[in-house]
Amino acid sequence: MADLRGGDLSRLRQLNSLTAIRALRRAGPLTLSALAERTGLSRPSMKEVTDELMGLGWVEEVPPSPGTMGRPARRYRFRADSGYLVGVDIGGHNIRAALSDLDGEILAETRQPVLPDAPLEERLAAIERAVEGCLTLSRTSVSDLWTVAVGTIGVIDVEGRVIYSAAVPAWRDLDLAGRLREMFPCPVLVENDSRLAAMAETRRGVAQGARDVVFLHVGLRMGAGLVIDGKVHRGFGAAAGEVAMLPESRWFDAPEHLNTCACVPEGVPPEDAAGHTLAAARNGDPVAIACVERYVDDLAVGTAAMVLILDPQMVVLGGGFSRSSDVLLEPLRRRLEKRCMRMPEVRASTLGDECVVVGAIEYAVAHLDDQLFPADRGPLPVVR
Amino acid sequence: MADLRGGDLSRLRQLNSLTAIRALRRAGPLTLSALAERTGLSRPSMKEVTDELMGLGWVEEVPPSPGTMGRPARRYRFRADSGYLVGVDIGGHNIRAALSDLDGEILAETRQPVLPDAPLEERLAAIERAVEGCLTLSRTSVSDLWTVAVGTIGVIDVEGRVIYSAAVPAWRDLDLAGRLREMFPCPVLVENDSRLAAMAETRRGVAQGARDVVFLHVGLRMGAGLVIDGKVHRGFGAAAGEVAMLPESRWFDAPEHLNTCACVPEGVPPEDAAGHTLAAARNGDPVAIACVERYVDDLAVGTAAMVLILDPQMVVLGGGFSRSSDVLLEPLRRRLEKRCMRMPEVRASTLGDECVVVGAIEYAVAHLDDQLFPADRGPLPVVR
DNA sequence: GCTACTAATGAAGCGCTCCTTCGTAAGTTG
DNA sequence: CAACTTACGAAGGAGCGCTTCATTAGTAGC
Repeated sequence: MADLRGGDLSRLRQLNSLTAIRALRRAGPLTLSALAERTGLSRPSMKEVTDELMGLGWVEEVPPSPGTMGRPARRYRFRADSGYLVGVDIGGHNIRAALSDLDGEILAETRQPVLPDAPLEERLAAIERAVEGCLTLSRTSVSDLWTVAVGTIGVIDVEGRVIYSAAVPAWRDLDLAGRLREMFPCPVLVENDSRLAAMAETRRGVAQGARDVVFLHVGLRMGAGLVIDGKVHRGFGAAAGEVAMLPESRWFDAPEHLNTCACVPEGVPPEDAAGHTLAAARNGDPVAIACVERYVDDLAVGTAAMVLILDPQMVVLGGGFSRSSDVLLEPLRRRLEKRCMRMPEVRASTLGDECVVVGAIEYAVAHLDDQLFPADRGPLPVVR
Repeated sequence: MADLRGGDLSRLRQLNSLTAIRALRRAGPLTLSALAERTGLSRPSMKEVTDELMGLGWVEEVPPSPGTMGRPARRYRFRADSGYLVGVDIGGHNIRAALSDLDGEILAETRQPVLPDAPLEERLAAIERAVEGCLTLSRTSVSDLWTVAVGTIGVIDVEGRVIYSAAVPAWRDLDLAGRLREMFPCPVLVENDSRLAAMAETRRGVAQGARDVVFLHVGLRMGAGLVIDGKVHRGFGAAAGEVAMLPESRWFDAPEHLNTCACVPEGVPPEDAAGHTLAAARNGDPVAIACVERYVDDLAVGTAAMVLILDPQMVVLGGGFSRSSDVLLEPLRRRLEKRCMRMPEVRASTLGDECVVVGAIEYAVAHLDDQLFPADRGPLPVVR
């Protein structure tokens, strides 16, 4: 409510600087005239803005594009390489990390296997190894990192503490953000993995442009991430999307139909059983198909609840099982059509296993944007 | 995404004008110095802004407040009476209307009883009578209306057409907004009544300041209105909050427990039966109490679904039955505590029967604000 | 290799908006 | 009626964006 501040001339310049940065980030290198046209400013004013931004280190000149009529125009680009962002996916069996520039362009990726019941310190060490792998691959150092964003299973509170995590026992009651902040000399963001995956799909995946999206994170554990009005919805206590806690949603035990299917041969490790059932269903095994149908029966109840409550534009099926979306998508659609008032689009994730890491990167980018763009006050800082 | 427009000096003035209007609307008559202090502008600049706003008719001078030290300062106020807003609640048995000034200050209210199965034209005529009553009471004319906002049961699409309405048969497939636009020479907004009630409670009622709120509209029909991140959530097809459509939510038939309770004497009209049961429960009738318990059992399921999905700060119990919140609130809390991950505040509506009308007025005010404040371009129009 | 054409550059001058400063005006207090 | 307090109004200055125009650095055609 303190948006009662009037503006100064310098505020105007600030706004225009940010608009210029935004235009450059969106459209790559641009000439002064192109920038001026896009922003609606005059060329001379635009020049002053870019000069200032160059001085601050946000923008740099690139060689003019040859072969044009007339005098070649100077071109400017946003210096996406003034800093780097890291996204981490802390899963049960794997820790993935990715390093990107300030535009979210991914430059390096690594993966570290880890046992689900590994003790806390080992897990944290694996995170550090994964990130260091990215730094080495992209020949950067930890001091170049602007933000580290982390996604993990479980309920994370606003301060980045783990409130609840059924899957990873060592995680419980951990001040994850605090531990990671000791590890990295930059802001650390911690968020629920389903929410990050939802973000990834709306920014880079199948749900681009949609403002209201329900993301189903289906795998050995069930989760949901909500995008409402273009923003990831956390809820007041950062516990939004915990549909599985409601018995009537039938989500909690839904994966059991796939895990305990009679079609799974003995000796298959429990974490691979569901994959087996889904594969068998794809090949036409009637026993497996029946199990999948029962699974989707359950999945559809909780999903229908979210659709009826939120009326999203799209439902995205993601997570480990989404590799089998060919088997799951149609049955899910059929059930939702019966239950929902207005049928949303139902689509499979296009990002697959990467979705949480990509979402973490996008989360870091969004965090950067938030810092830059509403920029309620304060001039742009100098970079380097 | 067209927020790439840079700003001119005139844009700055525009912003400052809007800031001044906003400050005046929020804090009533202010002197130049007070305005300048609030907005952070200098006094001379503020003077120019107010002069301009007075010229346009948005602001007027009021007599200085006497008895102060020094030279008395001029005072200015927002001319909330340059136009009027009307809110209408089209219920099954009653049509309520209220007229307010541009600040949402209610100046007149009327009520028109109407039969639930009244034909369409009769209903529309009752709406017109209700609004005309307000105009007469406040001695204004229909040409002074800036906006008419209407709340009604049923699913309303984005264009103001009624998609579905179980309670009012005549309503079905009606282009309600279109019919009302023929009636009033100003913008007409149509919205679902539960959503308007939710808006009323977050702006003027018990949920003031909360950003994520679930409003339960409990009465002969069940409905829900969601406020997410401070804004009313409509959903992609304007069908958000239709929890009752999900059988597992147990909402659809929930009121039957109250309607068919054995404690209701014969001869009571069906629409009063539930009120009877609630009253009997308050007086300790064990049969009635058992019925209420069963009712709340059902109510809690759908409510828990919304709480687990959205993790709101507060759940507000409103609608017809909220008069009996003393009987309903504690049982509801007990059940939610068992089911929810993080328990939200659970409170009773403070606006009662007025909530939809007040919400409609607030909706019209918000619409006005939207037109004024983001004001992406275009100067302020002249008023009168 | 020269001329014509094209499009960007850079400098100059203007107008608007906000700022600070100061003398003046209009009340209250004793 | 004088002293005090507070607001008013005018003047001068700085910052920002705009338009205009001569200049510059390329390509295209002969």
